[in-house]
Amino acid sequence: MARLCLTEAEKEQKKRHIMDSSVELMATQGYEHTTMQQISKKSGVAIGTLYLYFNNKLEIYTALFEEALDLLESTLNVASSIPATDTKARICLLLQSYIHFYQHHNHQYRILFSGFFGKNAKANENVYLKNRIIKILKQLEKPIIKGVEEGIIKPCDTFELVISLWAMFDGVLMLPQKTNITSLGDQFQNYYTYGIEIILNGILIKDESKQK
Amino acid sequence: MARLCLTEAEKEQKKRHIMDSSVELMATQGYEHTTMQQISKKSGVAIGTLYLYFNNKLEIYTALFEEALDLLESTLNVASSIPATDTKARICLLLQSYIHFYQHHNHQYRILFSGFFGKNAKANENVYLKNRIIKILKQLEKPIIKGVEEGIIKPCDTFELVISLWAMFDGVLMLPQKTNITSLGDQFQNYYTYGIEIILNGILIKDESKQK
Amino acid sequence: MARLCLTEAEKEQKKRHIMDSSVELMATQGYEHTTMQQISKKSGVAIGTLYLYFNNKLEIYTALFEEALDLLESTLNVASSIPATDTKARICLLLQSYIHFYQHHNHQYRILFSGFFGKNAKANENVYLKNRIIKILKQLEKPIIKGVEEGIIKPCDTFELVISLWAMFDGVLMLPQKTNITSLGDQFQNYYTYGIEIILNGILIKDESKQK
Amino acid sequence: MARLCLTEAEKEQKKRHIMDSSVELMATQGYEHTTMQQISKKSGVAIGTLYLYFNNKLEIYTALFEEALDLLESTLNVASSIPATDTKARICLLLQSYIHFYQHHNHQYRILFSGFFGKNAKANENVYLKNRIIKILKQLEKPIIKGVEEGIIKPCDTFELVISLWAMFDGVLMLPQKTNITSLGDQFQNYYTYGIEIILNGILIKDESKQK
DNA sequence: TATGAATGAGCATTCATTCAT
DNA sequence: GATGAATGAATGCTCATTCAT
Repeated sequence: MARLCLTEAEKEQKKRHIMDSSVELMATQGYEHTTMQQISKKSGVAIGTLYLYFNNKLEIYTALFEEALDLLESTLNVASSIPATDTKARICLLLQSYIHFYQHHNHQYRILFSGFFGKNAKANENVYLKNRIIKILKQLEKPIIKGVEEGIIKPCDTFELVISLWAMFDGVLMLPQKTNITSLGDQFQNYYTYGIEIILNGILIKDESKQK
Repeated sequence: MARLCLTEAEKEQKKRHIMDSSVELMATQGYEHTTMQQISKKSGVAIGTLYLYFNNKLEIYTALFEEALDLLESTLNVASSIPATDTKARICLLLQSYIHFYQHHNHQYRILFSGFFGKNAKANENVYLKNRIIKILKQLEKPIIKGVEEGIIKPCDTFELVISLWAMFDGVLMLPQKTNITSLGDQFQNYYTYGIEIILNGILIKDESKQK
Repeated sequence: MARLCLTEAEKEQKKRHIMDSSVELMATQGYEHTTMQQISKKSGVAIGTLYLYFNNKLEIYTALFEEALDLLESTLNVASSIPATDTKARICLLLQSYIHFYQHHNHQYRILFSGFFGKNAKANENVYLKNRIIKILKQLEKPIIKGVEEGIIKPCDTFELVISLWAMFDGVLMLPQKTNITSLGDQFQNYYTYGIEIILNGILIKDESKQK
Repeated sequence: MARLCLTEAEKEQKKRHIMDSSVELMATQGYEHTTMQQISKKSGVAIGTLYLYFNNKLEIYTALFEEALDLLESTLNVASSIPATDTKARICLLLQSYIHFYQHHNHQYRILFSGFFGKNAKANENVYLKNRIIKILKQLEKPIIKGVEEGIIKPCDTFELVISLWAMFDGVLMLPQKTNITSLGDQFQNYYTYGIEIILNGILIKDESKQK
């Protein structure tokens, strides 16, 4: 199967193949419970070969984390570029695109989420990743700032507010993992809806006479 | 030192001792990274003896989870028994008592939270635990129902709402674990405050003229 | 096979058992080529158990090295305590006792020797071991110093001389390892004899008229 | 870049290139700790190509050993061809040329030395190499034989004597590897000097009246 | 009952060698 | 001839669990 010389593109493709095989394992089982054996078996790539493309297990995870970050960023960028009538709609759009990311790239979402916890979470120590996350949060902050300026959001530390909102939303999105416990069925859609509604309701000033 | 037969009370006392030694380890290091050797060392109880009181490592965790649930339940019960002037104050009280539980029994809080995720989370499969959680959620639901009746909360599936609120709040409370990442300092108090405010704001109908 | 509680003596005995099983493997195959599997198999002790008595493979080797050092030291001490008529006889006695150590504790000799070379040779970084070796060399230096005082050995830096002699002797003693290569039979005795003779001859001033 | 057929000379040149790249790695890190990857990287020759010129890792080492042997041989030959006034000077010259080899071809010296020990030491099983070493030793034996005939060296088995001398000298020369342990500085020159002196002193009959 | 020594399957990682191109 | 990607057996080490005392 060995080729004379792999181009950068082929190399990237192979890396992606390994990552594609790993993402589900890592997302569903977690970093700790995913073994190199499993990745080898699932990808059909020998263990030794895995180490040709990644220096160690953590590096696979980190690559997965970064890729997930890429995906999230571009998803939010798309949402940002959509013309929206007003600030409220803009915020709503961003929340919905976060849900979209969660729904259509659930493995990536869980990789990101799990990257914040646990001992494996090198994300915590990686300045580059940290800055990228902050950059994303800063982007989410923009419509909030605008909302404050427009007087539809109560003045506050907008960055802290964004972090709170992000945290609250993640809390809702992780409900399915949390709630085999509850008697919830599969209609999680309801919960996201509540989430959006409560958050919008919670941050927007309702007395419209006070608005400009 | 071995007694031929321990009374039920003595047995329970020993179990509790083991649990007291385990809770910090499990809460801070996580289930996976806590070893039976560590528990043995910290508790001063021989490894073999641990297996006399718990069939395996997971059972220690489960017991910890249950104990944490007890504590949470009684904390919320205390909050429920306090006389409150109105429904809003009642809800506020409950949220604050959840924060109190988080702050004063942080190990137990983290045990509960981590119990929902990962492979260790047998909580997910344990019907008894499931029912207890539902029971707690049902208790939290009461003031919400009352709020809907009083017209200060928009009509909705109140149980689903409670779950959403619970999820959002946990999201905020787990921020310190999440956010070496962010540039947050230690003033997490701010975030809880945001949480309470947004949630209350988000679920309560604000236009008071519409209320009865 | 597990005992209620192992006394310090039993523990030491077990350690010794593991070491006894390891010494031949390490002495003949070298540190690198001796595997924990082999030690486990030869000693009849499970791999996990090995790690109960030694933190890692290197620690087994270090213990072996130290034990060999003990043995060498006591061997030389015995030689030192034997009454000898004169300095020449004293030096001769020490050389012979070194040969005795080599012959009757060959594994230990080779452990010591190999400890000076290779990457494994933590001996090089261990100050304690370093000092013990220097102590031994200092003891060997004494009769040399006396010989210089008596005028039968040419004045020189006696410590440097001792090191040279030690090095030369080791060179001869390692001949059997070196010389499958040569057509030597098993009569290495000859070589030691040459060694002693050349060294004594080489350091002693022969013209007896020059002596006092 | 691939040619259909390389001349023998080109082949030899490539082999030499690989060997030149390997010698430092093997001499300083040892056979075991030198990897084919390292050799490939240092030489700029692909791993697969290495196996075109050498059947396996050991064969590279063996070639290095042989080359070192060539070098030693020619070094000693040069020394032998220098006109010397007497036998003592001749022996002295040979010892000094061995030191010269050690100093100016230290990698090769260490390759030779290490070839006698460890599992890598196929030198031990290779009859051809064995015979070459014996040939070198026989050459060194000549002045010794002459010395015996002249009565300046005590009659003995001269070949055994040569082996002993060789062993003793190697012992001294390997001191730098041995002696981070001792408090030696960098003045190893001293030790070689001791070595030559002791050996010459040790084998030569000093009472000149007995000589003719 | 209580102990803790013993176990060994399982893990991440390395590296000499092969072989399709 | 030349390449270097692919391989997988082997390594040192961990840790939940068992069991003789």
